[in-house]
Amino acid sequence: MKDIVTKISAGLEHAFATQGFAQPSVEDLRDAAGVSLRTLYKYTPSRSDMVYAALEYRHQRYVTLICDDLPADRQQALFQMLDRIGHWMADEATHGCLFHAAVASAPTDSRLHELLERHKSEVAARAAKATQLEGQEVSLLLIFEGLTQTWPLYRERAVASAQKLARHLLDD
Amino acid sequence: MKDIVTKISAGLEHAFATQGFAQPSVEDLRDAAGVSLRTLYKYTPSRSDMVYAALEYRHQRYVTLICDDLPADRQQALFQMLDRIGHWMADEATHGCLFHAAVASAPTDSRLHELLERHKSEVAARAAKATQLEGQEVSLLLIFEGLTQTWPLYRERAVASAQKLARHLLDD
DNA sequence: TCCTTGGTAGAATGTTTACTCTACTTGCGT
DNA sequence: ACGCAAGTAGAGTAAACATTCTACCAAGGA
Repeated sequence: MKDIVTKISAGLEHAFATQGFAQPSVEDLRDAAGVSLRTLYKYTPSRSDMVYAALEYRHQRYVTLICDDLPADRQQALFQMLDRIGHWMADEATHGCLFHAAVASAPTDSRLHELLERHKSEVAARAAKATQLEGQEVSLLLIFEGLTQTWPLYRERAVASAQKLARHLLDD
Repeated sequence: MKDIVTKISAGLEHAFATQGFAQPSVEDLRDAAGVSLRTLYKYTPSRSDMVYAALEYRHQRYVTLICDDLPADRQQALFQMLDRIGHWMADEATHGCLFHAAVASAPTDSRLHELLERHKSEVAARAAKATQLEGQEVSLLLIFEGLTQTWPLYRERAVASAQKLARHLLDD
């Protein structure tokens, strides 16, 4: 069986992704994690720690799913990242970016802000490297974020728009 | 003095914008609205209604502030909208889009989803009209959303990136 | 065999908080 | 002057919920 802390993190991630951060009670989170309340509190001693654990786990999963094993060709890499983001949204993030949701639900928590910043920066950095667009991190992230936010409204059309816009970055 | 319902809505908007949707208790909201608890509940009979009132009010304010009195020239209109969004973020939305924050804090509330959708659609439609880019609503919104989401991280650089990307839309 | 480690189940506690209720005030039309 | 419409102040209530505590179980090493 999986490492118990992994099992907990995965369960928490799933619970927060489907129910948001405000709704689920710690008892709901216990059910999602599949352990007892005592064990849950042993590894994540407060509800906020449960949030952190879920986000750490999601960060790993997101980065590998979006940025690993990309084609060598710049344009193909770029387009594939955007495609993958579309699929990620469809499969796992119908309610939008989990990091932004977490920050929105606790705007005074500075540790959450750091987590968000680390997450976005790493995605931007890896995307820039994969497309040889070092120095264009801001534009890349802007397109990623725009796609993530508009996807719930426009679905595939959002992916297509993102790709069309991203195309121009390669020409500079 | 202002209409009392306007005064309440404005106070609520300010409270939610600065403290988020989870944190402020109804007593905090009462203080922000500047009325008694009884009056507050008279006009907004539940906490969710307070959220709706705040968002309705913000929608009006946002749309007029971003989309009214734009220059006739397409490019100037486009650039100015993005500039205005930058200022809006700096002045009023340091924590990101209030509509997304509201939905994130209550992902099961369908009325909130409708509100979000109406808000974004209207912004997109008015932006398309002002820039004579009818048919490109998706791309426009994608850039707006990207800017809104990346602004907290990159400030002015996000505005510049958005303008550079938006520039390409005018050439098609 | 026994004890330690690490787990389960779920009751108890204490705080927070949305919402209601009571009692009081003030301006205004007649 | 009077009464009513619409407000304030703030105490009270009942539920929700994060966190802790008690009691129990199972496997493995000395």
